[in-house]
Amino acid sequence: MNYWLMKSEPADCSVDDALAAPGATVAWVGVRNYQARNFMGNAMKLGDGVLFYHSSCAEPGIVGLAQVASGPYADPTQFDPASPYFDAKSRPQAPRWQLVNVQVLRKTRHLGLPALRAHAGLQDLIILRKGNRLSITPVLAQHWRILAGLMDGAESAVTADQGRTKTDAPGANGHTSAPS
DNA sequence: GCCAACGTTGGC
DNA sequence: GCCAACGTTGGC
Repeated sequence: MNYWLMKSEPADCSVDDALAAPGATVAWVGVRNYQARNFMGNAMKLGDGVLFYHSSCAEPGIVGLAQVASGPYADPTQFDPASPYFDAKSRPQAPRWQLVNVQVLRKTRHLGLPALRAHAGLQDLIILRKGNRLSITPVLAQHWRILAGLMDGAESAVTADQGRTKTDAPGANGHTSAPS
């Protein structure tokens, strides 16, 4: 069993959006980086642990606990000319981009970058490295253990309450939570 | 909006 | 296969 951190822009797909999806499961569309693709296509296994991370927003950080919920398959958006992720050079016979489904298990206490940096045991977390841009990164078991402990901090109840007031209508789709 | 860091492209 | 130019990411 391996562990991963997966970035999503909340304006695009927030953890609440994912929770509102059927089975709390979303296809991780739009990855157009070969290293990240290879993680999904080769390394991920069903049931692997995933940290759901909000990026490019006011408060970047880990916001949820998730898991890999499918094997790899072709990202359908690469063949859709209307999609921002369309790739004209990809052929259906030889898809260039693969993805997996990700199922959110629960929201967690928000773990922002300052909180993560403050923990000595997390110094080598890839996401904390300067200039890191990779949207999917492996997480060491030792880091996962620390993070799991932090997630269950005293503020988790507060986070859960916020989630409840905010997301009440399942299937309510177009609610874009204030983009940055 | 700035800027550092990194990936990709394309000329040679 | 090198490398400069360019584009993108993403925190601040």
